[in-house]
Amino acid sequence: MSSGKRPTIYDVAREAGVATSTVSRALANPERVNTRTREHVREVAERLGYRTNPIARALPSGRTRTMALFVSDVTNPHFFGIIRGAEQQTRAAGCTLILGDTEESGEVESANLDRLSGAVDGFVIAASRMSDKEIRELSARHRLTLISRQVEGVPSVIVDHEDGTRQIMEHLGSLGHTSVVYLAGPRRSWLGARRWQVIAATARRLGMSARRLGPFPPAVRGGGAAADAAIGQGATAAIAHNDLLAIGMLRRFADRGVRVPADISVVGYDDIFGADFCAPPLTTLAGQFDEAGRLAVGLLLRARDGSRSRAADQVVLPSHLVIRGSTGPAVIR
Amino acid sequence: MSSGKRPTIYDVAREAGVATSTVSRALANPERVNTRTREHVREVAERLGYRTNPIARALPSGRTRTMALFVSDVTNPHFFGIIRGAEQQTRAAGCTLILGDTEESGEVESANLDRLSGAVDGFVIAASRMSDKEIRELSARHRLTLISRQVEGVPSVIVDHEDGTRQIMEHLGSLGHTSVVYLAGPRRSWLGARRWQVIAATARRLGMSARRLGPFPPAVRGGGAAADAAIGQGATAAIAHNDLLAIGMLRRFADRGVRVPADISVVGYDDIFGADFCAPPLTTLAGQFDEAGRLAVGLLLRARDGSRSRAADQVVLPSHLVIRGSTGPAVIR
DNA sequence: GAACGAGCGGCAAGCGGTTGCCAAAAGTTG
DNA sequence: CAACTTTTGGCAACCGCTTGCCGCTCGTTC
Repeated sequence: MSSGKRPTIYDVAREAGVATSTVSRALANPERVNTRTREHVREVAERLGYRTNPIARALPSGRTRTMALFVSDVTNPHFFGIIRGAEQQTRAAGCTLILGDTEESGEVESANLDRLSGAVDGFVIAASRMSDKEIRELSARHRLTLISRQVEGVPSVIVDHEDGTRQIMEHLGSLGHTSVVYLAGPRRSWLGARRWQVIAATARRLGMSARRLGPFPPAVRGGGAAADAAIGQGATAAIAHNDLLAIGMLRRFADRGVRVPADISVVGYDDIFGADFCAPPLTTLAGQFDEAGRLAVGLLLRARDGSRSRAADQVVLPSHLVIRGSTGPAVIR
Repeated sequence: MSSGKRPTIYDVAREAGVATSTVSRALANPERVNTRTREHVREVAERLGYRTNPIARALPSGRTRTMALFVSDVTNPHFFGIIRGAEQQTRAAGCTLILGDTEESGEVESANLDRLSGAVDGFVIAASRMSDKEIRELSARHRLTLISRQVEGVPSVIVDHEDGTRQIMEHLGSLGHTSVVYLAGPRRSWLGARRWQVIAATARRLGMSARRLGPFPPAVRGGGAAADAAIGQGATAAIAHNDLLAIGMLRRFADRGVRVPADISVVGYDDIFGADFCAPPLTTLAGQFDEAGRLAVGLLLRARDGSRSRAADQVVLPSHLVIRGSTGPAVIR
């Protein structure tokens, strides 16, 4: 009979004395079949240890009940929240999450997309490194939502970094800082570009000087060079592209005997794991990234289930500045 | 023609004037078809923007080119290395990784396994919370490898925590500690049980006293209670189930004015992100977890490609103690 | 009791590939 | 040039499940 193979719908049908269509319906479409038959079929299926084959199910419908999430670096704690949120929401919808690491590269992103297209019901791309044009094109062909990136006509969820960056600048301003540097991350970072605009504009408004340095790798190891560059500029405050970079800088400052915040203040972005217990604890811009992950998947599910109200789906989550020990009054020179 | 739908092998065949089988072979089985035909088919496929549908391809073969990795908590940095390693190895084999969070629960593990069975070619379970019996049963039915867990007859990769735990104990012993506590993690943790055995045995050998406390949630938030319990025991050294718990303890100690390591030494496991920059930096047992992830997937791939040399596949990776500021000479009372 | 309609189950055609088998074509050999 | 071998491409049968459509059964209604 079963001969070691896993039982199929045919086995169940034969055993239960009904047609395969009835089995299929009894399992997936309960109201379409008489209660008695349904229970009988289910009982037989149970007894045989039948599991519906997701692949076979997906073929006719084209729906795999699977979502893909691409992050630029799985080991960056910033993405933990996003990953966890996306995973939760996906699971809540009875679907499965596929995770992909795109290694900070737009090419890898689109290659992955290509490879998985057809195998998943939708894509969430966090911190995409692709150009607006590429994204728009892909969005026309695939179900796609973005995190930490906005492109017209493509659904997205971002944390309000513009307002947040303003908060950072005002915080620094109120501490008497007049000269800040921004330690930039990857050149293709959309967020980075937007932030710098806000920093520059706010600096002008507050009568501060602002310079951008970099790019630096958005990782702890990038912090050494970033710290040295910041000191070289004689800045009294440094805003790092993300917390990893900021933490790397803190270390370098410690090694060089530069005191934080007495000699220089440091601010990061993301409020990652560790930002609260590094030395000194890091002032950083926090956002609910798990919520972002959840919402992004939510948008995807909504899009999947018919309503294609694309354009409207540009969610902006609030951000807030968490002030810790790495920022303090400006040095008097 | 294409009418908006994505082109299938039939479209390509018609356009190229050959049979679908030829298209299939030209694309997947190059040596089976004449160079001229092959190039022609490929050119047409390219022009039409044809992508082979992974679902359809998987149906007859039963191979999805997909691996699943289950971790007990995606937000635990300990798993980053594992995730990254598994992702790399999977990708290197031209496959895709599916990530699942099992929330520290054996039931969720087997539920996920059930749901994904048939949709993936194999499973890697990190830090499984299932019983040996369950694992063995599942391993009979699915292709399965374990990380940080050994079960007879099931392929696995672990980091040598026994030797590592001995290193920890000897380190503490040489610092003059005579009374250590072990702050345990989840009750179902296999690693935890093994470690405690080694701690108890080594303590006996070295003439130290050892007590186990807990269980505590293996997260930073578990550290408060763990720290208080450790102090309540009057221990001079504390070994925490993992670095998260240890970091949580460090915080609590700081809040209570307990000096580390002057008043108490603290050791963790895993050497996670953050262990080197918390205050004080954490002494911890490090292992190459990315390598573990890579190897685990490697075993799976090998098993998939025929050779079912199961029993032999019990890999043990070396571990080493990273000594930092959280351990020091024992207090003289 | 005939006419009608709702409910239920079965038939069979896909979904988009892969692959064993076979025959035609091309190449080789004496 | 015939006989034989090797390539090469096509046919068609799956893989396991879903679903539109059809018809049978049975309960209702007049």
